[in-house]
Order: sequence, then structure tokens, then C-alpha cells
Amino acid sequence: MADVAARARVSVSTVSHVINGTRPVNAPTRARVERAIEETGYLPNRVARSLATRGTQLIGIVMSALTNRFFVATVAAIDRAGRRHGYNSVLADSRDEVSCEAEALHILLSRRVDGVILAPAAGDRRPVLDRLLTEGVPTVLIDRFEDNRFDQVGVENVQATASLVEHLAGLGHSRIALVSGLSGLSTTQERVAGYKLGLERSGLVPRRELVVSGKSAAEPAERAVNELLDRRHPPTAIVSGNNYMTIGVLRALRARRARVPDDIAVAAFDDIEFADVFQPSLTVIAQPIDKIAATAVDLLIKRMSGVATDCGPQCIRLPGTFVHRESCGCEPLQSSKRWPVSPDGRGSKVPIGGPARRPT
Amino acid sequence: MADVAARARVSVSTVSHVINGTRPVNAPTRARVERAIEETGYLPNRVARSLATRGTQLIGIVMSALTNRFFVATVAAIDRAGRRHGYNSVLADSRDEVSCEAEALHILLSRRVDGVILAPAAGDRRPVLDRLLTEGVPTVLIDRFEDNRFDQVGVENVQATASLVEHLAGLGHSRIALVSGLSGLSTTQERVAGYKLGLERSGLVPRRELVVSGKSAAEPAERAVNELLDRRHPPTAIVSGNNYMTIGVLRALRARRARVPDDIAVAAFDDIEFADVFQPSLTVIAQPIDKIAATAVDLLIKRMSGVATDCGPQCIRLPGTFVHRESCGCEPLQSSKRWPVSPDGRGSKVPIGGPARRPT
DNA sequence: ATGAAAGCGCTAACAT
DNA sequence: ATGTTAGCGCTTTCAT
Repeated sequence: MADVAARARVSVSTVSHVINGTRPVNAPTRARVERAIEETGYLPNRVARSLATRGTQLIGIVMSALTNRFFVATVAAIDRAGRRHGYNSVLADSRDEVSCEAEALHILLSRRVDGVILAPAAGDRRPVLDRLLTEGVPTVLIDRFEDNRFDQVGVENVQATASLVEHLAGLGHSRIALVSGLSGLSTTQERVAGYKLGLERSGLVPRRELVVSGKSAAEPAERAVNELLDRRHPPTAIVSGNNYMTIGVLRALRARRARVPDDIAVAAFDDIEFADVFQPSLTVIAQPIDKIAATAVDLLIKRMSGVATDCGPQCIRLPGTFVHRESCGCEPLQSSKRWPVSPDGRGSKVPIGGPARRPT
Repeated sequence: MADVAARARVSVSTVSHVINGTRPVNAPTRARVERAIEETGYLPNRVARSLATRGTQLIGIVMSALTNRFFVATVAAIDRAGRRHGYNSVLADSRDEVSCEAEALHILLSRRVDGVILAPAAGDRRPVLDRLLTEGVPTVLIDRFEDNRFDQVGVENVQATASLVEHLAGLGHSRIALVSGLSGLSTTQERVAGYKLGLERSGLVPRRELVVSGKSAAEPAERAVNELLDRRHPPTAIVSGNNYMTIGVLRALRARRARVPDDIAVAAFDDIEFADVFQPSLTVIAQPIDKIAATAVDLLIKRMSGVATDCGPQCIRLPGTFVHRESCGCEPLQSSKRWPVSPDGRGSKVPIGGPARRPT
């Protein structure tokens, strides 16, 4: 930088100002500086800049890379959204373990990230969250909520799950089971609530034995389904609480040679990549991943820039999308239909074209 | 830090040295410092550290997040491997566009990353690669190769693809088609070569018309398969060149109600998440993603630390894994079998238990 | 409109 | 074994 300044016969402060546009500089002077930058191939050192300004323009993302279902999409979307505002992302995999998460956060904080987007790991997240609070770093929680001291953004779970149930009930099913997730998670609670709501709206009575835990993972879900199918009166339809559990459900069904949807209908929370080529294709609620990420980043940037510092923590729920395919047992479709599930539950009840009735 | 020093009644340099362990410090002194750190909740500022040491301990990852098949796994694996050595990852999505890639690289360089792991975008990567070279940043290329001035690590393509073909030929197929990728990519060339090699080894003659381009993406692959099936003598088996094209292949087959593997057998490069629940499950070559990432990071760290600075660019090919499932048309299996495909082609020919012969 | 100089928080050579 | 101090490359206040 001194090099550039010498070459342009100006002071370093002028160089700084033409680079950042932080104060008016005479056209000819600026031209000289710009030429000098060209000639020297000068590349501003953002580390030094960060030290001087006490801001890194870095967003720390801490997430359970392997376990969390939309790691890919979310991280990619956060990165994209952040970059539009001049931010970069530094990653930290929490492996879905709180201890690892705490360490990850520690590293990010020592790197002085301007803000954090966190998909909390399963387990006791208090220590991590408390730390975040005392450290005073702007933070937005994603996916799993738990703590109303933080901004949070995620999919609307209740109405979305209810719409799945109502759809199945509308096809004549009355014994609809739910494979639910880990009991500690807010998503699990909300989806269970949605399941019950859907049943009630359909005039069905929730039965405790039809809710089994798949512990948010494939293997437990597979076991749970096996247990379900061993009963005297097995369900005629299954709702799965997340993508991993859906895989478990399908494995169990497949191992028993149960045909979907003829023997048993399936509808699931979370879309799965390539779910359209599954045999049959899967009827699901898709999360608005890009929207969630973009919203989280927007919110975070607002907090970081000091705007909206007064209003309390926000909790934003974005509507999922009902993706209507074949596993629910409607007549075979030409292609999948999608429509949003609004937070008030409307718009979710009438599939385009209307589902075929198929009493069981 | 000055705070800590005052509290412990030592100088800042002593504090620095107990933190970094860079020089012996008397036990009682160290204890005082450590206590002071505890009490003040002092968190070292890595930005300042980076400025002083001219090292960020940051690995820049530039990758086509949405397009590239193993974005998730690779980034996660890089992050994990890097963290074991005290490195963090900063991300930059290139969207598989060279202009975006150049910008991404620019940003990472201005952030003074210690090294770069790059999955080159499709297109003319010369400018970016040249920049990397002139800037002198240690770099390891992943997945797509093209330039022998760089260290590179990826899957071994030729033998792996050959093993797929040989397996199908061993089942009696003689008209085996290949849906190949974008012609500009090294991976495409190598997999085409592997396809031919496999045919030759099986005593079959490669026929040009049986190689169609799926352009590395689902839709073109779907079109290509449709074209293939419209012929007077359609192939009896299809080898797909990557995961996205496999999806296209399956869509085409499905739309035509062609049964796999009865009407047509399928084997593919790249494993797909949950490929085991596909109907039928997919016989594929799985890439050793974790190994690739770990190897790339190891190599990068060697370069960054100045070790092995003399030996020329390395090109490391890691063997893929043959995952034997159902779409190839062997007898239904209990579960999937896996075995490595060694770079010399051995170990790939005899599936465990031996494939059932099924002449066409 | 431009420049001089004091930091930002740390490391590391040099001194004691 | 510990302390002093000169940077690292930039921003920004205060002068001019």
C-alpha cells in the first residue's frame, strides 16, 4: 500500500480513501492512484483492514454438517445471500455434538466473526447459547428453536404437518401413524402438534399408539415402522417426521415387500433430493431452504449493522410447500404439483385437480 | 491482552508465550497468567494474530455449490480434516461459472487464506489457475483436473468405469450404452476411456453410436436416453457417467415404463444418497469422498508448511468402490456389497458371491 | 483536497 | 525466565 502511495505520489491515507470511497478525492489524483494499483497488482489486505475497523465481514456458520438435513442447501444459500452484501462465510462443523459445537463457536469468536448463524445441535444448548449472549455476537438460529432470546427462522411446522395428515385422511385413511423425531427438539413437538391438528380437522381421534419415535434418524425409524407393522391393526398410512426417517420408513416397507401406496400410503416432512424418481415418488412438505437462508442472513445483517437493534428477538416461520406426488396414493400424476402451505392452514387442503378418494 | 498482563503482573509478551507455548514460562507465572485469562474471559484475537504472523490458518474452498455433486460431503470433509490441524474453512461458491469463480478467488486472496482447495468450474479455467500461480498461493485441485502445474486429487476413473462395464458384460449384455458427461471435462474423457477399456476386456467392440452425451446433467441425459431407446436396436444396459445423469436416466426409463433391470440394466458412476432405497437399488461406483478431502488437505498443509516444496505437482488418484446392488440385474441381494476398485483394475472383476449370468 | 500519525491487538526479535 | 518494543497493513482523527 505504501508502494502504491509512493508510486502515485500521494499519502497512504489517500490511497485508502480511493479504495474505500470514504472521502472525496480529486479526479486526477484518483486516476493516478488507480493506475498505481493496477501497475503494482496491489491486493488490499482484509486482515489488516479487519483489525483496524474491528469488523471482519465474516459470518460464522455453525452446523451439523453430516447429520443436518439441509446442510448443503442452507450453507450454500447463506453464502450466496451473504456475499450479495459483501460478507463471506466461515464454516464450523458441530457434528451435532454440543461439545464440538461449543468448540466451533469458540473458534469462530476468536476469529471475530461479525455474526453467527447457528443450527443448534441436539442436546443441551444452553451453554452455547449463553455464551453467544454474553459475548454479544449477533446471532440467528436456524431450523431448531428453543430459546426465545434469539432471532430464529425456520419452516412453519404445524400447519404443514397437518396438511399432510388431512390429505391422507381425505383419501379415506383413518389409521394414520406418525414417525416422530427426537423428543427434545422443537421441530418434533411442532410436527406432532400438527399431526394431531390434522387428525382433528379431519374428524379423527389422535391415538397415542399411532405415534412412534424414529428419533430423527433412519435406523430407529426403520425399527419403529417394523414395530408398527407387527401389530394386529397396522396403520394404513404413515407420516414421516423428517427426511432421514423417511428413508428408514422406506427401508422397512421395502424389506417387508409392502407396496406403497397400495398396501400403505406414505407422506413425509422434508423433500428429498431426487424424490421424484423414487418408486413411487414421494409426497412431501418441502422446506423453503433458500428463503430461510436469505431471511436469516437479512435479519443477521440488520442486527450487525445496528439497525433494528431495539425490537426484541424475532421468530420467523416460513411456509413450506406441499409437493404432491404418488406415495400418498392419489391417482398417478403426470408430474408433481406444488403449492404453499400458508401459516394459517389455508391453501393446503385442496390439491390441484383434487385427490382421488380411495377408501381403505 | 494488556488487561490480562496487568492482572498477572507480567508483560504482554509473556502472556503471548503462555498462550502459544512458544517459549518456556515458569510454572507459577504461567499459573498466574492462566488465572488472569480465566478471570477476564479473555479471548485471543486471531485477526491481530494473523496480521502479526502473516498467516491466517484459513483454507479457502471454492466450489460450485449447487452443481457439483459432492459439495456437501467434500466441504464437510475438508473442514473436518483441516480442523484437526488447526485450520478453518472459508467458503466461496463459484456457481460453476468462471467469472464468479474468479471473483470468489479474489475475495479469498484478499482475505489472505493460507491455501486454496478448488473444484474448478466448467469453462476456461486458465485465468483463475494462472492467477493462483502468480499469486503463489498453495493450491490443490479437486475432482476435475486439467492442469499439471497443480496438485490434484480425485477418484480413479478409468478402471472404475471399466469395472462397471465388465460387470454388465459378464451378465451377458453386449449392447452396453454410455451416457457420458460434458466433453470438456477430464472426468468425462477418463470415464469414456474406461468404458472402452471395459468393453475391450470383455471381448466387445466399442460402437460410437452407443456413447451419447448427457452433458453432465439430468435433463440432457434424459433426452439422450430417450433417443437411445427410440432406436431399432436399443441397448440392453446403460452406464451413466455421473449422479445427475443417472437421475435423468431413471426419469427417462420411468416415463417409458421400462423396468430396471428386467428390460434394461443400469450401472452408474457416483453413488447417490439413499441409492439403496431406489427401486431397484442402484449398482454404482462410489467415490471415496472423505479420503479425497483428507488427502487434499494433507497435501495442502504440506505445501503450506513449506515441506515438500521441491517435488513437482502431484496427481493423486484414489480408487473408487464398486457398490453392488440390484440395478445391474444380478440376483436380488440381501444387502449391498462393496469392494474397492484398485487402480490397476484388479479386484474389480469378481463380485463377492459372483454375479448371476443372465443372457439377453 | 490531502497528509501525518496514532492506533487496532498481537508476535517476535532483541535486551536484560 | 521475563520485559521492551518495533512492526504487521490498514483506517481514521486531526491538521493543514
